[in-house]
Amino acid sequence: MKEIAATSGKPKPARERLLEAAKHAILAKGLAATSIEELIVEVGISKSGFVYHFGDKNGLAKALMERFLEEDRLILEGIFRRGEELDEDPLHGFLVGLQLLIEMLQRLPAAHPGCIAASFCYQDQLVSREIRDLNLSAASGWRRQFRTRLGRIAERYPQKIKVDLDELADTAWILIEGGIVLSRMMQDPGILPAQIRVYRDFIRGVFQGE
Amino acid sequence: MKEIAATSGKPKPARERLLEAAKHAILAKGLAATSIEELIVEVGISKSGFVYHFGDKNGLAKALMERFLEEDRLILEGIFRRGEELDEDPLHGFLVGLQLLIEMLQRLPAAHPGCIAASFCYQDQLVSREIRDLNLSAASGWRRQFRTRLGRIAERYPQKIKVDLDELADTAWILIEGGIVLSRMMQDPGILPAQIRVYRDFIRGVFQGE
DNA sequence: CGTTTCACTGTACCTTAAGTACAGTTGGCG
DNA sequence: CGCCAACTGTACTTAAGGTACAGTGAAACG
Repeated sequence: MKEIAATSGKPKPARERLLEAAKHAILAKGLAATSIEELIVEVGISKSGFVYHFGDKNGLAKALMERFLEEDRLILEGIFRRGEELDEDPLHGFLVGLQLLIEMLQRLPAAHPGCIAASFCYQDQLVSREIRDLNLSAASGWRRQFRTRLGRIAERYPQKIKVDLDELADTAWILIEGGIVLSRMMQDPGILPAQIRVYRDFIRGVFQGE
Repeated sequence: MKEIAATSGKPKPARERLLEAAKHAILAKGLAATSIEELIVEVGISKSGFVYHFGDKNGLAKALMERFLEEDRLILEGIFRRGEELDEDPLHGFLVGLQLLIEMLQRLPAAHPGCIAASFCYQDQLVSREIRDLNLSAASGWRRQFRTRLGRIAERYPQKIKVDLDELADTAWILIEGGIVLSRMMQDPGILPAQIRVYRDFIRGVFQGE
């Protein structure tokens, strides 16, 4: 499929507008509760137009997943690279990255809009194998990323608290996804950044002690 | 509504069988992907029978939520009370409780069946306000429970790592729910108990240091 | 012993949503 | 000029949830 050219000034093509509308609706209500009808009315397109672009709801879900996994990846990667720029020590670079993440999350307005990944993983049979695999490979990517950083830290800093680094890498992903969920549930946007702060404190505790 | 009497020998009433069938189906596929039709076929009841017992899908979801929140509550409460029985020191009683929880989770067969609460919180508009409130009040209950225990520990043990106890209490809930999700996604039942172990190590680190 | 209540069944029908098929249109570009 | 991407319009099918309501068999109750 041809990529949408970066047509700057023109009105955004329907495909774009559909993805945007779908993003908001799905994050707010979930995939199942979002109807194709409401989306096409919102962006002013026909049902046939929808079918032309995405085939079916699953196609829309897949396109969304691809887009937002990539978006999140870029943001998070940028943050942690910046952390390493600011302090080349592996431990402190990581701690700076975490702090930048915390501050970014604090700046977000209301309760975090949530994460398409989290939103899909409990709607299993509703989305295709393909989509679950996308989600899975993204999570595996994060696991590797964090694991690598923790490994580099461990080379220089002896562990004051004994924990498995693989598990500690998973903890980051879990606190983010779980934090989003609890933030939503409690209607408290502060919960997510607070949990990253807990993670940061733990990392410091593990490698620096009290 | 009258409670179902503990009719021991007799065949389980349809309501019970529906709840059981719904539990498995919803944990496996999510609420939206589970049809009333498939449930009534499975337990051999008519659609009118379903309506008689639950009114609609939302009624079923609510009944399920109530039941399993209560079930989980009893299990977790039992575990942590037992921990306190085995060691009356608040820190060590809690650590023992966490260890018992880890071992229980390790004994569970395949990937953790998941948690109705986690399964519902991203299907927001699909379930009624009532159900979200149930979920919310259960989460608040756990927050209080853990917070109280952490408070008792903090009275006796100075904190070696500075963390906010409210946030640390939330971390427990988040790691459980998030751990279930990642366990499911990765098809790895070990992830959930491993994360509780990470939490346990952290608690020890916070109050005992290295 | 009659009556009420519980736990259902059966039939019928409505609405929403997703999905399928396919023919037709429009505007820009080579 | 003609092609092609990006649509529109119409028509139909199926699945699923939800509503309404009359009826029934067994057992508990007074």
